[in-house]
Amino acid sequence: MNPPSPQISRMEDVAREAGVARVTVSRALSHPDKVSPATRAAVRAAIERLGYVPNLTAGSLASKRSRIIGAIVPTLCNSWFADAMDGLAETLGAAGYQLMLGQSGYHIDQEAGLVEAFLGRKVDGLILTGVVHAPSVRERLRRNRLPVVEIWDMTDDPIDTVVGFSNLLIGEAVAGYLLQRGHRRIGFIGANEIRSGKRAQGLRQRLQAEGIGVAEATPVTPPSVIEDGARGLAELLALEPQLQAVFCSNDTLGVGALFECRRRGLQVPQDIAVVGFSDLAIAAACVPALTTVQVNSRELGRRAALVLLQRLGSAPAEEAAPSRVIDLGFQIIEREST
Amino acid sequence: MNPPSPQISRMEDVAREAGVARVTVSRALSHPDKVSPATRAAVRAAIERLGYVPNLTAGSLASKRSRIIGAIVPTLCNSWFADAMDGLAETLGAAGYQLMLGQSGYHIDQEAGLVEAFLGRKVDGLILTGVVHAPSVRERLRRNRLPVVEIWDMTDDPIDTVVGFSNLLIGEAVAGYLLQRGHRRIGFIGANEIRSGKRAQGLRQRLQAEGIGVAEATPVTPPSVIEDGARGLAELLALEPQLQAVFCSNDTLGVGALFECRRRGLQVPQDIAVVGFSDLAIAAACVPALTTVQVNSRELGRRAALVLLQRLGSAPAEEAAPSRVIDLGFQIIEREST
DNA sequence: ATGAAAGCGCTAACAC
DNA sequence: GTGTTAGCGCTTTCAT
Repeated sequence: MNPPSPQISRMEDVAREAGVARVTVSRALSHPDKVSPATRAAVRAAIERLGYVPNLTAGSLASKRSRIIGAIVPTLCNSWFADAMDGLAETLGAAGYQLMLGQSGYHIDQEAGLVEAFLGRKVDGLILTGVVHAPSVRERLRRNRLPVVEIWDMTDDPIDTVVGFSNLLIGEAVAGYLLQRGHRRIGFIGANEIRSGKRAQGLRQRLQAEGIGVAEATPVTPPSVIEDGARGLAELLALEPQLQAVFCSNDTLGVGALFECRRRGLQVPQDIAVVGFSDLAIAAACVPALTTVQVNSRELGRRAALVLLQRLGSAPAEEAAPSRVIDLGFQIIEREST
Repeated sequence: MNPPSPQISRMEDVAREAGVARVTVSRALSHPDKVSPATRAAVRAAIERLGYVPNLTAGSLASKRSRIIGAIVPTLCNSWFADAMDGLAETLGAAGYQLMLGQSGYHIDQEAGLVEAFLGRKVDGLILTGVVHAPSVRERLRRNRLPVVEIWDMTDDPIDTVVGFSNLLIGEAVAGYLLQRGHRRIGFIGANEIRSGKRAQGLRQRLQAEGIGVAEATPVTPPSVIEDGARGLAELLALEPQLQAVFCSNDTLGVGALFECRRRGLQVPQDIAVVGFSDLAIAAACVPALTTVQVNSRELGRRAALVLLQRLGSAPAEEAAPSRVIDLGFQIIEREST
């Protein structure tokens, strides 16, 4: 791990320097109250003098607790996942845990590989994005009884715990919103990815109940860029020239759709209404400002961390009893694009 | 045959199952070519049968290589850092390394704490944001001879290696750009943070050379939000009603400044020119589109990873000889706001 | 309150 | 090629 270094001191050295046994140093560090103030001071001084840094790898091996939490997100370039990791890392860090981060690239088997790697690293807990995973992953994690929090979607049957919101309900809610505003010819621009698919499904279900079909653009390969949204809208207009409203599976696509409208001289929202998802800063900043579905990513990360800490017995006292399913909900933010 | 073992199997168990010694299993895993195809197969089969997952903690302790890289950024909610981490994690992951992530919250001593924690975790290498660190950090890392890459700024004297761009030169370049377009009354809206300060300094230096001063808004506390930019512009206009141009230390502030202009009926760029920094998606999407300074965050992360892998001897062959200072440069992207 | 003994699960020499 | 012998640096019991 460390390249040939001058002299890294071990606990043994601290013990000698302080005139105590190794265990005493260990205790002074991990259970300070189980050591007399005098020895504690002596040990602290020795540590200071030697610039001793405890080897947590050795500690983890012996104690079987790593104080590492693994988290797997599809990608960090989507700022909603980045925000969630921000909240997660902050809360975990405050509790003395470290965050090990992996990116699945939206691939379930890349996720499975990371899970295996993290299990090998002996993480104390795991955060997984979504509720759909490789079967081996579900099974192994359940057998292990490892604290796991699935985020960013909803299910009745989590591996262990889920903290998120229902993508299906979001789709339905947007459908309801658009129906209520009198739209009938509705399109969807989404990504080739599970949770986007669920939002599409929600939209479809609700509209079907009214006997309305949905025009769907070819799903884009994530991460989405603005141009994808523009292309999507063009595709939809070719399919359905009378299009009255579009639900875009994320704000980036939404902004792209707005661009394409402008390019074609279509008035938003008069000619066509646009709804996004996730409420990025860009949604409020673009013109016309984008109506969207807001979810609080940082808070989601924070809550996920708290649930994990609770399961690990290091939770801040404030938090209540553990619940296996925590639905943080969502909110439609109405702006100029509808 | 055997029901899922409640016990986690160790290398010993695999060895027994395969009828070989522990080392052989170890070798089959880490140096497959040093083991006969037959035993290799036997070992693989045993591993499969037992669902064995190697304990990398134990491995790290014994081998003194953790295959973990620590990275510290101020925060992940700024998508430029998130993008860099994305590139970093992707490249490291492909080489079999795991990323341990910490957030300094822009505080040098929080960074120092994380560095210590990471050293205790025996990371094989470290990524640090910026070139200004606690003295203890510089000294300790240098003594350790730990592979370190500083990113997101430039220096002649890195702890070990630096991969980034010069924030100072960016400030100067923006000043030059604005001067060349005939602006003389120039303002700056920045954050209360080192690298933003360097961009301000660059701007100031270059303008001073022409005998021009800079109107500076009160630095905002990061992470910046759009409203900060609006407030900043208001403050500048109070200071200097004749303001002709503003350099905003990041695109979020820039968009905020654009908002405030619109609110006041100021024409951009006719009445006032606005330049941002970092080229977020929002810069291209807002109206008028924001002229900005582009840096490629993902690529920066990727390069940092490659440098680290090189120092660790696991670099993809393609990459050339190590250089301690890698300047990736920047580019002014001209849009409608100037 | 402190210490002695016994590992945690793995890898690195060095033999054979 | 494969096995034997020693640890890696720390945290547990369990005594004292």
